[in-house]
Amino acid sequence: MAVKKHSNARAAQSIRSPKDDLNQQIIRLLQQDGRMAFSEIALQLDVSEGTIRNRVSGLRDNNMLRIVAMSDPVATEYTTDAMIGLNVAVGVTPRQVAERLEKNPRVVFILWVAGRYDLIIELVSDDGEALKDFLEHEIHASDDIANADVMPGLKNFKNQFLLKQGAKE
Amino acid sequence: MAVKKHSNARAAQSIRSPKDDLNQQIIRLLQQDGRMAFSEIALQLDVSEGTIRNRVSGLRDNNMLRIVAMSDPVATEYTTDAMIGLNVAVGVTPRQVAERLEKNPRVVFILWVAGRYDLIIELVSDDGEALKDFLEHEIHASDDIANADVMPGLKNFKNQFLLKQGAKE
DNA sequence: CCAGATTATTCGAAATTCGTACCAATATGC
DNA sequence: GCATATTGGTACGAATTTCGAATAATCTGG
Repeated sequence: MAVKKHSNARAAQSIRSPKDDLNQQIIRLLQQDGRMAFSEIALQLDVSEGTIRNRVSGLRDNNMLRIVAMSDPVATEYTTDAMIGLNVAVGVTPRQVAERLEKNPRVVFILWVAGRYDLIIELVSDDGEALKDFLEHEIHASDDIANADVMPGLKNFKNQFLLKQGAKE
Repeated sequence: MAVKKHSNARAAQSIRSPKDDLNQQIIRLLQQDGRMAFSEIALQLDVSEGTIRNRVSGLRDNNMLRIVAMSDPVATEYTTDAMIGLNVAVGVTPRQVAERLEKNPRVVFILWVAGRYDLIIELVSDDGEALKDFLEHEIHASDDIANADVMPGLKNFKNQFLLKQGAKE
């Protein structure tokens, strides 16, 4: 049998770093493609498939790694979205407002900025009611926001995902 | 052969909504577990495995769906970026400007809006030079933009299109 | 009603994952 | 020091899943 054994590879690797590095390398690959086959990862990192499987399931069980799908809601589910520029009230930090709005599932983007606004958020909604409700309950009902410039989206030309390093294509 | 056919189930589903709902259901499951087997999804949604495969690969090819791993330290550590509110020059349509900026890989988001601005774009930059270069070459060098409010990002609180809260088991 | 195009399904083959046993290296106890 | 748990890695057959490609069903204009 001409099956390649991994003994030499493992030795060469264990010299460099104990073992944590392997987890990082696995994660790095899964960040690019969360569905990459364990055998493919094993091939690239020169360890056995079982090891990858053990590591990944271990990481997932300990909530150190999550493999999830991210979708563009505007493209798939929701029809409209709006950008809202917010100025927080005096004595309130943008962080406080952000942490409050963060909980709302319709808010898909919150960025603390310098300039005209304090916070820029993106709101997705399936109809006009959702926007109205959001403004009513999250904006006007709270005293931590001094001003809100609502800019309803008319057309989305580009909406990429960005997550750490640049995407593949 | 005692294989169950899908005809009845599909009929029951197609009554409600044409087909978009299926994509949404697939995404919902993959948001809980990005590695869920297609056959498992097919079982739960009562369609064939091939359909799930076609839909998922289609969504991924169109950048409407991305399946990634997130390790918790990384999850909150997005690259900060800048939002820019643009007003186009007289005689120029937002569409024209959008189609020009669309080509720039650093621009990851372009939305035509109503309100204070005509276009809101999101710019990712790995360093300060990138922002300067963008302003120099894409904004000031062109005569189709009347005004640009640059709002550098200070901290990103949320930048996910995660609809459901984090799944755990 | 029919051709063309698009999408869904089916099915066998290839690939992957899973369960489990085994082995090596490191801890642990006496 | 030595035997022995314990942890983590590998190997391998079986079960499952994915893939490729052909077929069937559905949708769309004409």
